[in-house]
Amino acid sequence: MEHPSLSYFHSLDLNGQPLNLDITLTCGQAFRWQKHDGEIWRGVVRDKLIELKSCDGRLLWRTFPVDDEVLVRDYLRLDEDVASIYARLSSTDRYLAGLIRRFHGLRLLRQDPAETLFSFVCSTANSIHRIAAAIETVAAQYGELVCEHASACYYSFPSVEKLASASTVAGTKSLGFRGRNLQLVAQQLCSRGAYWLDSLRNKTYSEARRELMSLWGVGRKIADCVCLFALDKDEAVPVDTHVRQLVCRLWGFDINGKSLTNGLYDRIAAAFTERYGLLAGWAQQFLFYEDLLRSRKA
DNA sequence: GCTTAACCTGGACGC
DNA sequence: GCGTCCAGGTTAAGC
Repeated sequence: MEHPSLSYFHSLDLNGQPLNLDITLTCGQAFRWQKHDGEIWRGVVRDKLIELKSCDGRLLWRTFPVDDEVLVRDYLRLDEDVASIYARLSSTDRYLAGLIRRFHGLRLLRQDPAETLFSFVCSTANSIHRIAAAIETVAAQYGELVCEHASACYYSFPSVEKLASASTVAGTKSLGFRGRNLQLVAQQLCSRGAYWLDSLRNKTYSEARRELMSLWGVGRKIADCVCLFALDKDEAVPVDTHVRQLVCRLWGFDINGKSLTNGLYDRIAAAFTERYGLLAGWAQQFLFYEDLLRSRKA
């Protein structure tokens, strides 16, 4: 029997394209989603609160305070031919084909570049649940109230200007030393102009990555996360401790115990590009998610 | 170009 | 209860 409140949702036909919200929203690319009543995903995207549920090949959605179908479509990349991406990746690698069957419906998102950048600045030497908690703290303190819904207040991620000028961001206890980095990155973004970050979407992957890494506090990993999760650079391969472990396990990389130097980072990323080409980032996300589940069970 | 330490916090773990 | 380790990194110094 359909949940009574679902009658207030809009419905989109997915046209046979895969989408699994449980996996897509928890696979480590976004931090502001929570599941309610066992079936509805709720999260703040830009200046809207979004509720999502998928069933029978359709996506049920609604946004607050006003309807915004364009935002939902853009965020979930619904106009992308993901089935074709799966087919191309599956034909290159039997192991990956198995993961694509197992995690069918995992999608890359198109997130706000600034929020993605700041989120991964917070991720430095941090655990995923603490990153999510810290981001909610920052949003509640410095973001704008989006709406009140179901007895809770929801806040947007703070603007770059707000983070740059908020003198106490650097002292936010739960962020630790990351608070100072957050503010420094925000100040550098301000000095580069309002559209600098968004303009990177129109550059090549290597150009966008190089520009991001010119910011103090942004290294290879964070730059690649922004490229992959926010700038449509599907060839970007963020290399972290999970990816490093899985290339040891799957591809026999003899790097156990060695620190992740720039050279090693580039070698691992190159191995992905060699195997999966311009879809290396999609492949990375499937492999990463498997390793994430493995570490959660451990 | 590699290694190491420092940067903060808090949960997990062993004792 | 206490000490230690570690978590989706980056930077700078030393070699």
